[in-house]
Amino acid sequence: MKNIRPEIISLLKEGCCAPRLSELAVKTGSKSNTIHYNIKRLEADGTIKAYKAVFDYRKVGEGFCTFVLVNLDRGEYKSPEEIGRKLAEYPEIESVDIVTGGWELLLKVRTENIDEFYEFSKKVLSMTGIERTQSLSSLRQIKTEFVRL
Amino acid sequence: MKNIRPEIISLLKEGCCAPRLSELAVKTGSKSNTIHYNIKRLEADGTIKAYKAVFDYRKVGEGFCTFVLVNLDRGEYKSPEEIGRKLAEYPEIESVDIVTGGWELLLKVRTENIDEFYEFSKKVLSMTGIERTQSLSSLRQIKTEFVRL
DNA sequence: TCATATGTTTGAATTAAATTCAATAATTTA
DNA sequence: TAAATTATTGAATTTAATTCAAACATATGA
Repeated sequence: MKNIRPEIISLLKEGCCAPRLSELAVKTGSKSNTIHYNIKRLEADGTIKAYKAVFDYRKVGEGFCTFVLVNLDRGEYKSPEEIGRKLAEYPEIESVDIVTGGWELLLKVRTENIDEFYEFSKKVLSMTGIERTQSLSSLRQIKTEFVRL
Repeated sequence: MKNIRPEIISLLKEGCCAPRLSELAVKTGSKSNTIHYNIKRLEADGTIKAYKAVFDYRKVGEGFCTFVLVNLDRGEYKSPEEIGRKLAEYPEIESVDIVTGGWELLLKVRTENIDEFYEFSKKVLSMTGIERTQSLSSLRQIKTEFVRL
């Protein structure tokens, strides 16, 4: 009998959830089919991108969170956006932003521990186009994804 | 007739969602009551903190995203965690982390535009305990909350 | 101002999904 | 290896989501 929880967690990280129309109906004082109608519109016009779960990441093997500031090669032919999209493919990366200031990209990376992060950074952050990085590791998450921990 | 969408969006930002057991059942090849059982356990032991929606934040009046690096007063009696918890109360703040390196806190802040961010920073970042900040504004979000945009 | 078009809410009926629970099966513990 | 614990399943029940036509509201344009 295989343990299905890791698979459930993985699916819930990016989707496999839905709005609770009945709860929204009570809280807004509307009927649930009114909520249904409005949510379908928000989904159709791209306002809502996904429904997902937020975890205590220490309990799902992603307790080590690091913010990585990235400088890109000036001579490189790829744009920051192209490199960012490539990085966004990695499941360890929670967010990718092109930012102002002394750095081009800001990544938020989640791994099990510092060793796994080292492996990740060897693999990923050495990819062409990346010149230099600076990592800020999280010692304590107080709020994430608008959810207080 | 009042527009209920802002209220729906606000509720979906932190909760009012649920896992789709039937979808998870199909994708994992289990029965939906097995999924139900396992998810209840993940909720009970605190692994799952919340279910929420992810938005195209430009469409919900939060198009301006800024990472704020924070230095705290060394002479201040409050701990970084206390100050972080205070900051976490603001709805504009998506995440708060205590980090390693030359800064104590790293905030992710979402506002409508740069003017609103200025108002926010005057109000919040001048609170006691905060010595100095450096802001990195996001020019383009490529991935957020594990969801590619 | 009035008629028309567009967008939103609702009630009622239908369909689908979540939940419960007792029985069974698998795994762990002693 | 027996007993205890934990996980899965089928079947019945309960709850929620979805559909759709009708009513209502708001915006648009003569």
